[in-house]
Amino acid sequence: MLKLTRKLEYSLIALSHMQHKEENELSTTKEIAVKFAIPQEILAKTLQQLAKLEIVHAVQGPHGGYKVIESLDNLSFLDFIEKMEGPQGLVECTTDSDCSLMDVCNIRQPIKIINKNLKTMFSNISLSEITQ
Amino acid sequence: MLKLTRKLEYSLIALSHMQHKEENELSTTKEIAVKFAIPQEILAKTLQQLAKLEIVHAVQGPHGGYKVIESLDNLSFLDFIEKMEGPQGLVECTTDSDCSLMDVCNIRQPIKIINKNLKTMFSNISLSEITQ
DNA sequence: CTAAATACGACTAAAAATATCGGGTATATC
DNA sequence: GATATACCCGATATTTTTAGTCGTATTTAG
Repeated sequence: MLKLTRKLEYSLIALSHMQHKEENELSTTKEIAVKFAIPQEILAKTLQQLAKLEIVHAVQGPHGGYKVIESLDNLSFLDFIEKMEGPQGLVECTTDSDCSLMDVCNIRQPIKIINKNLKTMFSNISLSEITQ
Repeated sequence: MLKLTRKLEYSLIALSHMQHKEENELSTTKEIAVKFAIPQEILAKTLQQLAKLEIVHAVQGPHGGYKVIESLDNLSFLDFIEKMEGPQGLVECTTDSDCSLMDVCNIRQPIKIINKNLKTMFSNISLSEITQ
């Protein structure tokens, strides 16, 4: 119910790895996949997504690879998760707002509050706190 | 990544419904299923599990049904979730503690802390806050 | 005895997450 | 400019989890 997806896990591991390198030093997919025993193809896709989201910068060609593009201080864990996986919420109606039970549902308000607190908590964590 | 399962959703809806009845008044599976448009068979199973966990009391036979067994003030949302769905954690190693990456993983500590805060938050919510 | 209700295990279906495949594009180096 | 390395990306396959169904048994009021 509250487990990180592999994609998020792999992303965080990769980001942490890159964060610990010298400025401008690149990391390849293979290098990271081997070091952390992650299926290479999946990690490749994950890194491509991170590149598309401009969280990492990609350099193509031989001696290419990835590096973190910006300080991760300014990206919250919540934003990161939602960029990677789309809008998050404890229940359908917190993201979609179209549920047939809308008018008869008896737990909507309390769940909404918990959901808000949860998101607040995640938005107060910076990615760099995790990848540092 | 942090969505409630249907089972939890149905449970909360049912508990809330029962909580609003007179002391000792029973609710049947059918009654609740119809009112909230929940598949009856599934709700039945869910209520049976709640009965087994002694969160509700079941009365068999005609005019039977369920009622909340104890004050839900003393049951935390975390305990409720873990009773229903087993141990929860953001990552494998928070519940299982056997991950092959154990010694090479670079995000274990920070994730562990977030996990702890999350669980603390959920343990500070009483079920009755949701079902009231 | 019958009907209404819970109890429960086995099975199926649907959805989501995870992983794989096959072909593309950019570029450093020889 | 040929080649090898590394990123790019859509489609598909596999696995796991979640959701839902079915059939049968048990309890008990009337």
